[in-house]
Amino acid sequence: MPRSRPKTRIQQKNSEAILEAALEVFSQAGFRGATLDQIAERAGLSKPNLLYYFPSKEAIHAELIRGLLKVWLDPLRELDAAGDPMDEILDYVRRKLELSRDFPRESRLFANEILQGAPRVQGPLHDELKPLVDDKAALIASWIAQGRLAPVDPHHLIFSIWATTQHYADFDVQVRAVLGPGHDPYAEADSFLMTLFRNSLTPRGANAPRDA
Amino acid sequence: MPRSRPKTRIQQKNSEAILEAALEVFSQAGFRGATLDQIAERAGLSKPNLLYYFPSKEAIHAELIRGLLKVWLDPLRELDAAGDPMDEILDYVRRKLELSRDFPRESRLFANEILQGAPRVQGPLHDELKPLVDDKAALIASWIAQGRLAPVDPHHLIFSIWATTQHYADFDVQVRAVLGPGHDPYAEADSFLMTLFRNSLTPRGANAPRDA
DNA sequence: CTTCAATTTGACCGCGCGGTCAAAAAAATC
DNA sequence: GATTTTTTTGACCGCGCGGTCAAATTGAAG
Repeated sequence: MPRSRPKTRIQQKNSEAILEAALEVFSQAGFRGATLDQIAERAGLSKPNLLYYFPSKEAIHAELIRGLLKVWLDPLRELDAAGDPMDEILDYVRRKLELSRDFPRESRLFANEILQGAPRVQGPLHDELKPLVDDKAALIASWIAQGRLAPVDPHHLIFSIWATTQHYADFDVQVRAVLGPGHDPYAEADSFLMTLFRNSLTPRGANAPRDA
Repeated sequence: MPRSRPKTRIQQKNSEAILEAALEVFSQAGFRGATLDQIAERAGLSKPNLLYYFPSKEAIHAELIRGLLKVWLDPLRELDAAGDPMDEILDYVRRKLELSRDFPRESRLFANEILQGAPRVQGPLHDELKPLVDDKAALIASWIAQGRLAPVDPHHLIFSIWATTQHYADFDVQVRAVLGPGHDPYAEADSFLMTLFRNSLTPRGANAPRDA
């Protein structure tokens, strides 16, 4: 059995190859749809050899999810109370969109998991995600109270940012089918989403900013 | 073998029970994750009996998809060139949100299919969806050209409507985990999305409407 | 070169899968 | 009530699945 943490070069290399292959397969087929043979073949290993590095299919998936959650939540963590509200939010949108562009498989892995009722991430959803979102929603609410953003429900604002940005990774096939060839979905999305959120978050009328 | 179209009462009843059960199972587990035994049990039939009504797992899935596409695209078809642009768009958002609320399983079935590369709906995507979206995008573009809507990319506006509304069905587990108990996600979403899209589509400045 | 641990493999297992089939049971028809 | 057609069922099949294991191969250390 390999040590609990990769030690040798070969362990490092093969573990990485397995996780990379598993990400590809899991994200495209879902947990049940993925097979160890597919993952093993993609990783360039035999199935028993793969199971020499990970004790089970579940374990591979769990490892992927663990790694994913950190990366996925980081942009939200960076939302800074000291920054300009509009810049902070738009930067967040942009970072999330870049995440969808650069890590679409991770996005689909997560989507697959949630779609199927999140049987393996219920814990983190309550223990990690909810507190973080509540915290940042409170921050946004305070910005709104100060009249620095238009009044909108902070939780649903965050949902809408997740939805619109992840859409380009999760529904990539549909987006490209509808747009047809000759488009750069992510570049267009960046421009569109900046406008969408800026327009809807700019304070107006009674709630106008004090310095304008 | 049953006739091509349900004839007797019992055929009608069992076919419906199968499709209802299959929707439940497919939408929660995806195509590969679903099993005929699960569907049969939910439908209250034995597996061979189920296969007396449908020739294969594929056929059941195909039937569901066929029924789904019509319902799913209807709201977009209703976008009316003669109506008020803002009302038309906001009504569309509302209808899509109601669809997510009332038919979340259909939404997840579709999401599952797209996530996995749309192996069984590539045709309709190009032949039905794209032309319809292009048509309605042109309509929106004409409204923008008339200064009756703020200038945004119509295709991506439609994407953002799909993304934000379907999010509440597809990511239901996550939404409820983050909001916690005591919330009505769809009621809150309706209010939020009306504000979001109204704010971002209201023409301002140079593009202001002529009659205001 | 030897030794010993780390790695890889082929053969195998039990199970659940999608699907078949012949025969029994129920309905419908006369 | 006999006959015919529709519906239901239990037994079964081949296959691919996740996973095991003993043995072979390779690599590192002396």
